[in-house]
Amino acid sequence: MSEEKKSLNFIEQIIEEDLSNGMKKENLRFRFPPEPNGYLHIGHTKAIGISFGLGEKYNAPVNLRFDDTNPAKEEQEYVDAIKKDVSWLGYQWENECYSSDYFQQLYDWAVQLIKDGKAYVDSQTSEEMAEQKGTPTEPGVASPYRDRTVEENLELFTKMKNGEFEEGEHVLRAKIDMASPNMLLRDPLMYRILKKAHHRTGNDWVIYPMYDWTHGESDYLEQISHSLCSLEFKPHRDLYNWFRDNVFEYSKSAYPLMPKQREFSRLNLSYTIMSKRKLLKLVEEGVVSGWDDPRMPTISGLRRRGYTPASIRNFIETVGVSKRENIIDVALLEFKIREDLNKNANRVMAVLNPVKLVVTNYPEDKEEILIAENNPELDAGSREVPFSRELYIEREDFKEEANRKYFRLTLGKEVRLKNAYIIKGESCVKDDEGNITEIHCTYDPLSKSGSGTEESKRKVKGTLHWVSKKHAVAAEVRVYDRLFSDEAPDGHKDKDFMEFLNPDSLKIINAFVEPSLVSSKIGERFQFQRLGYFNVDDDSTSDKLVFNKTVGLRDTWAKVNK
RNA sequence: AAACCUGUGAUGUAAUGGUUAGCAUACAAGACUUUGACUCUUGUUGUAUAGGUUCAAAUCCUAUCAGGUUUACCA
Repeated sequence: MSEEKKSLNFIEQIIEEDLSNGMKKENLRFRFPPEPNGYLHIGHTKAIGISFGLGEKYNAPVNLRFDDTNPAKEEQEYVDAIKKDVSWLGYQWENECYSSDYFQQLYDWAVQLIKDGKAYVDSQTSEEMAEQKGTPTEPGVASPYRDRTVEENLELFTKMKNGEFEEGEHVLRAKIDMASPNMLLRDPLMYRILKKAHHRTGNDWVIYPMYDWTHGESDYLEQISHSLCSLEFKPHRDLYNWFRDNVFEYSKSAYPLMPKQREFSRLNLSYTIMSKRKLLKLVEEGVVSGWDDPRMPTISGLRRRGYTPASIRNFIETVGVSKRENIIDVALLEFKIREDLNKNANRVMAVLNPVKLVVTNYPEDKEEILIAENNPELDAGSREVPFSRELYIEREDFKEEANRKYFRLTLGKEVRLKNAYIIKGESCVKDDEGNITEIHCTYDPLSKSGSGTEESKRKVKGTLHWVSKKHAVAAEVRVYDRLFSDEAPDGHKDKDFMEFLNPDSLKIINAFVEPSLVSSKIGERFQFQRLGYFNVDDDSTSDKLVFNKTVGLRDTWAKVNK
């Protein structure tokens, strides 16, 4: 075994350092903490890949924790979808946790903080508090309620909990430092009153803990060793530590380990958006058919589009982890799915833009069964494909005449029909408007694929895919293009991302596919030879096949042609 | 403006003071080909800038410049 020294990313380096400084390997524990307020997208797979990847690397447990502290936005539907997506990616969590499971413990600790003079009830409006907050360059000023007595605070907080106040009347604040250069330390809110039913705790609570108070303490309760999140939480780290250090004093015997937060840069993908709020807008305004629309950058959208878990995981691994802002080219994602499908998808023939081809010297009634290899990359066997006198080929594969660069069918030139015969263009039939309605050709009976004859070994420059007209199966093919025409749709200050929507992001095509596909099942993936990779959509039925175009093949001819 | 973070080809990432700055994608040329795919070969562009420390700097120091984050009863 070549012990190639694998370079570590900065998070792995931190862990290695902690380990060499005495942290026990069995104390390593990670978590992925989504808020159930939307569907997971490709950006989340980075966070998932980092924490679950570390779990796999160090054989450490990883919790799936739902950060459900805002009942106004969260729903069970999202919890279910998130679980499905993480599982689909192939990760297994140790425990399914909910921040809401810790509401009582959080409350008890908050009471202790009040008793220690480290938290107080503020009774101002949010506007008043915002005014007192100061700015990055000027310190804030203390709330008039900052020095309430412990007894008063305790009484007020209890009443808040008991529902004796309305939303907005009071909040609980941590008493830290109104002059801190870190705005988050200027007496941050710990609790607010929210009279909304929670998807798990129902109406048990009318006060809900804020993110900063909840998140770190949830990490602490679960004894997470490394709490990994994206860069925008960097300023929260001081607060994370403040809460953690205080609570640790109350509970160190029960919970002896202190987690630490570290931050990495989030993933951005060109030609798409990653904000849950904006994705929700696309769904709500009907721009897409739902969270799982194949054009969406959601995991469910990619799944429906035909992406494999392996391709997404490879993508994340290749992207790496760092602390700098980045925009990753979608071409890399597309490369990863092609790489996977090239190896694993069976090849079939389908014609998306059909024109009739008549083999004039082929007997009218004759039908032949030809053998086609399923996947040259794999030992995947072969299948039978019917051939007859009348076929469909792609309209783009014929020109009456063309230059030497054009390898396809022209009048007087030979090409091979994949898995079948070599044919020669003879003539074509046009309608009144000059559109080609039928192409006539002749075939060389001795040139049959795999027959071993001299004629069959003849080199011809072009090979076309085709389907037999009589045996062809009609199918709907949904061809997708990028949802946005701009590389960074939400990166413009003066323009809304909706302005960059690509009007041609979905084309519905009535195509003909080879008969072997009638038995294909939802989710199955194929390479339509010379076209791209396609999968069977959820909408597909035995009466009406529906395919999604996952991604096209690399097409150097299209580039030359431009 | 303040504090904090970040600057390596077109994109992403590696090199942890010690070879001609590596890998992947992208792009280009060629070979192969019953997929203009795949595969293979070759090539293209890079350490933000200016100083300094050192025998030696992408790496350490200083300044400058550029970008990002923070001023929610969201997470």
